[in-house]
Amino acid sequence: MGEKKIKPTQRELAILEVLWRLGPATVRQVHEALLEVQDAKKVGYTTTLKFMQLMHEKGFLQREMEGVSHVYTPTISEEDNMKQVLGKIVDTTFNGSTMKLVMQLLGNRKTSRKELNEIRSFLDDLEENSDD
Amino acid sequence: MGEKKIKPTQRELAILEVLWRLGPATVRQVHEALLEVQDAKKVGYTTTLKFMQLMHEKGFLQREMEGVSHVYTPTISEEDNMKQVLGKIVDTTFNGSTMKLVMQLLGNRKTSRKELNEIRSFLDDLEENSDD
DNA sequence: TCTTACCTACGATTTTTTTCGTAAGGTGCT
DNA sequence: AGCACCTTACGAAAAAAATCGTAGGTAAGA
Repeated sequence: MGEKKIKPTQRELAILEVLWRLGPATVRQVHEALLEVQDAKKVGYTTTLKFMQLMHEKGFLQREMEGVSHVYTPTISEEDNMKQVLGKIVDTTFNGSTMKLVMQLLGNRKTSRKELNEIRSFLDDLEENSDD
Repeated sequence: MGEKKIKPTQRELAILEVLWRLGPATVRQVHEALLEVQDAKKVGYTTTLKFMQLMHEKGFLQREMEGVSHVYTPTISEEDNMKQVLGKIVDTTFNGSTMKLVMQLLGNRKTSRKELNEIRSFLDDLEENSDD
């Protein structure tokens, strides 16, 4: 319910992704992690720093002093973000039907028998809690 | 296979989405459609025009004269785009596991018995063609 | 023909995003 | 103290994205 409408830019999202993956981290740690990322343009340390400061001002990140440096934590949960992104896909390309997206995903790749069975038992679990 | 690496900007994507939905269309049609879109900033006609011209130059759109105006068609398929987007989500937030994403989607909402059954029979179909 | 209403083209500007250089300060080592 | 190395802060600029005004052309109706 209390899902704020937030639209991080490309780079901001990249930083959020690192933090979601690492957990609370310093600018230095985030910056190093970004350098690892394949296919991403490498930027200077102060660029990452500035971004994180900006994101803090915008309220995307929370921070606290730890010794000489700040440790940052996202205020947006990865899950909320994911829901938002998936929701948009479902709406714009699957006409609001989550099922269609699920089927697209399943159909789109070779799925092993083992995986298929996992899903089946998952479905069984769901059924138990289904109320209509 | 021949999936080009393409990164449309936000507005470009919005235009592509309209074209995917409407099929080949004129600037006027796209622009009107854009105005309908909830929650989107309204822009002038020439802005949309300029964008579509730019996208044509970049090779995102193909066009042909039809009477006095151009009719544009995307050169990128909606499906390729979707695969790219979903692929990124799977990689960055589900550690490469499509199944985890599927389960997230299924678990995330009330799914009716009817839908669950649809998926079951879909899984059965898949199983017939499964080769391992 | 004049006017209205379209259309495309395109230069120029505004706004947003991204990048970085430099300053100021702390810590620890020689 | 002097030096190397780290940290944050912040102004400013470069780059990218988005917006728009204006010009020039065509077609239809008064």
